[in-house]
Amino acid sequence: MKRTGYCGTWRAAHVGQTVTVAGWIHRRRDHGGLVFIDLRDYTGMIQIVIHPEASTELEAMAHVLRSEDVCEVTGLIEKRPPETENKQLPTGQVELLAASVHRLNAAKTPPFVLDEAETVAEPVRLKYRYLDLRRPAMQANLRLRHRVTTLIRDYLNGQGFIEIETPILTKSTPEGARDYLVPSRIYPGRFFALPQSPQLYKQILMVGGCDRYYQIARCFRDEDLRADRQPEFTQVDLELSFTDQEEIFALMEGLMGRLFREVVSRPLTTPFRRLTYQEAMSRYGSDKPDLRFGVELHDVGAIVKGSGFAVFDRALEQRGVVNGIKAPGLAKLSRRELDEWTQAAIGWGAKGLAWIKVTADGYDSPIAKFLPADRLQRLRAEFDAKPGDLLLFVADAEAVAHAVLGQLRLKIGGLLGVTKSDQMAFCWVTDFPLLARDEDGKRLVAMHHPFTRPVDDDLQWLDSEPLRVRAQAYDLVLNGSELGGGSLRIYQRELQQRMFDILGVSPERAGERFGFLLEAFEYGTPPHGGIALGLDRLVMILAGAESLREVIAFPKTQRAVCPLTDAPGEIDRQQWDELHLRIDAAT
RNA sequence: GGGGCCGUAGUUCAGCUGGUUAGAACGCCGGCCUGUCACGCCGGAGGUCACGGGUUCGAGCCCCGCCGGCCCCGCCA
Repeated sequence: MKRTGYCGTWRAAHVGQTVTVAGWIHRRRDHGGLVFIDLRDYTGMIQIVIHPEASTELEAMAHVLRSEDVCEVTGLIEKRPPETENKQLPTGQVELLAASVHRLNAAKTPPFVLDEAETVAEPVRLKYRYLDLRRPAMQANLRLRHRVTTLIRDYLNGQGFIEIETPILTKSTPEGARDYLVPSRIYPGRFFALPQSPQLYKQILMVGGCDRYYQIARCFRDEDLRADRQPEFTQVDLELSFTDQEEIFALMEGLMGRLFREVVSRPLTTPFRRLTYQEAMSRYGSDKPDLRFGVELHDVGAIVKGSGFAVFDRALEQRGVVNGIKAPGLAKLSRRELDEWTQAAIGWGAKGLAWIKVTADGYDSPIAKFLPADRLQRLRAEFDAKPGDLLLFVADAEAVAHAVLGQLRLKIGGLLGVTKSDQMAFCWVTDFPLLARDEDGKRLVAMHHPFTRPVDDDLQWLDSEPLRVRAQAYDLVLNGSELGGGSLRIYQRELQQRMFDILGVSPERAGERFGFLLEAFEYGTPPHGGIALGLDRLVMILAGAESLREVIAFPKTQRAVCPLTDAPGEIDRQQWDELHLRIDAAT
C-alpha cells in the first residue's frame, strides 16, 4: 500500500479519511492496553494510536516497535478527544487510528537519541551522519540550501546566464592554494589537479562566446580547515562578457535581495555600502570589515607626535603610525584582562598595547604619565571618550597597526554583543591593490589572482611603482566574513604577459601553464569579468549556523577526513602499480 | 608547523587534596499500565576512565609521550 501523504501534513480537515503513512518511529508510549507511536518523516510527526486488542497483528506489533524502525501505517484520521490535543504539534488536533501496521525494516538502537534538545558530540554525529540528517534541524539546513541554489539558478537564468559544467580533472596551477592531485594511469608521473576554482575555464568560455556563464561549482583546496573552511566547498561562480563593475554589483545586489527576502523573509537595503580597500583598512583594520558596529580606528600620529613618549615617537620616526580605537564602556576591564589583550596583540604582531582608561576624575593608564595633559585631552576629544571608555593604541608599521587594531575591534564588538545581533551588514570592498609582496618581501604576488585587470589609470605605475597599482577587484562582505570576490579580467595577451613578467613567471613557464589562455586571447577576446560567492558560507549565514559542517551533508573533520566513510583510505597493491606510484619508504 | 580547550557507560556529563566496589540523567533490556505526547511506576544490564609509559604502598585524578575531536594562528592567489 503506497503512502497517501506525509506524516506532518494531517489536519482537522482530513478527519474521516482513511490514509496510509510511512516513516520512522520517533517515540513509543506504551500503556499496555493502549499504545501511542509518533511516526516521523521530514515533514513532521503524526501520532498513531494502536489498540492492541483490535487484531492479533496490531497486538503483535504494538509492543515490539522500537525507535527508528521504518513503518507503514494505514488507518483512519480521527479528531483527538478534547483535552488530548497537542498544541506543540502542527498535527496535534488529529491522530491516526491504526488499522494495520507494517514494520518495513527494523532498526538497531541508535547511538544517540534523535532529539533536538540532545547535544551530541560532532564525531558521533558525523560517523552516523545518516541518523543526524534525520533530525529536523539538519533537514531544515539541507532544504534551505536547496532553496538557495534553486533561487540562484532561477535568478541567473532570468538574467541571461547559462549553466555550464567545467572539468574536475584539470591541470595544476602553481599559484594559490595547494592542489589536490590525481595521478594519471595512462601517463606515468603526470597528475591531474582538482580545480581550486573554474577561473581559467570560465574565461575561456567568454572567449568562446558564451556571454554569461554560471556554475554551482565544487572547488578543492588542500589547506588547513576552519569552522568556515572545508577542503572541498561550493562556489556560485559566474562570468559575464562586455560588463563592468557596476553591472556585477547590481546583479549581486539583486540576487542577495531576492535570497534574503524569499528564503528568510529579510528585506535588504540596496545598493550595498562601498568602501575602498584603503578605507576599509584604515577605518576598520580589515579588508572584510564587520559593519554591524562602528568603533573605528583613528590615526592619532598627529596628536601624539613629539609628545615625548618614546614608544610612540620611535614608531613615528621609523615611518610607522600610531593608531587607536575606543572600546566604549570597557574601562571596567581588569588589569589582568588587559594583559591578556596585550598578549593577544603581541600574538598578532604588535610590540605591545598601550591603553588608557577614561575615568570620572581623569585617566587610569600606565602611559598617561608619559603624555602631557594637553595631548591626553586632545586624544580624548579625538575619540569623544567619556568616563568608562577604554582607549587602545598600537604604534607600529601601518599594516601591523591596522591588523592588530582590526582584531581588537572584533574583540570589542564581541564584548559589546553586537556581533550576535541579527542584522545583515553587507558591503563591497573595492580597489584592492593589484599586487603585494610575498612573505619574504622579495617577490611580487597577485593579491587576487594573476588574471585581474589593473585600474586603467594606474597602468602607468605598473613597472615603476607596482604596489601602487589598484586592481579592478572587489569583495562582497557580510558581517565581517568574505562572502565572495571577483574582478574584471585582463583580456589582452600583451597585458597578461606583462603581468606574468611582473610576477616573475618566466615566458616558458607561463606558456607551459597558461599557454592556452594566452593563445585564446589572440583570437578575439571580449572584455569580461565575474565573481564567485561562497555558497556554503552564504547558506551558513542564512541558516544561522556556527559551522559550515551544519550545512554540508557530508563534511570533513578539521584533519580533512570523512568520519562516515573513513576517507582517505588505503588502496590496493594493484592500484599503486597501475598508477605507477610508490610511497617513500621513509614514511 | 604552532597555541588553546577537550577525551570517564550507547549519549550528555559529575567524579573533591591521589585512597576501599567509578556515579547521575537520558537511552537500552524485562515487568506493570486504556489517553499519553520528554507518559508513569517497579526491576535490571551496561565501563580497556582514548592509548602507551612513568611517579607512588595506591592513579580516572599527578608527570611524559601518543592518538583523536573542536577553536584559533600560520596557510587559504
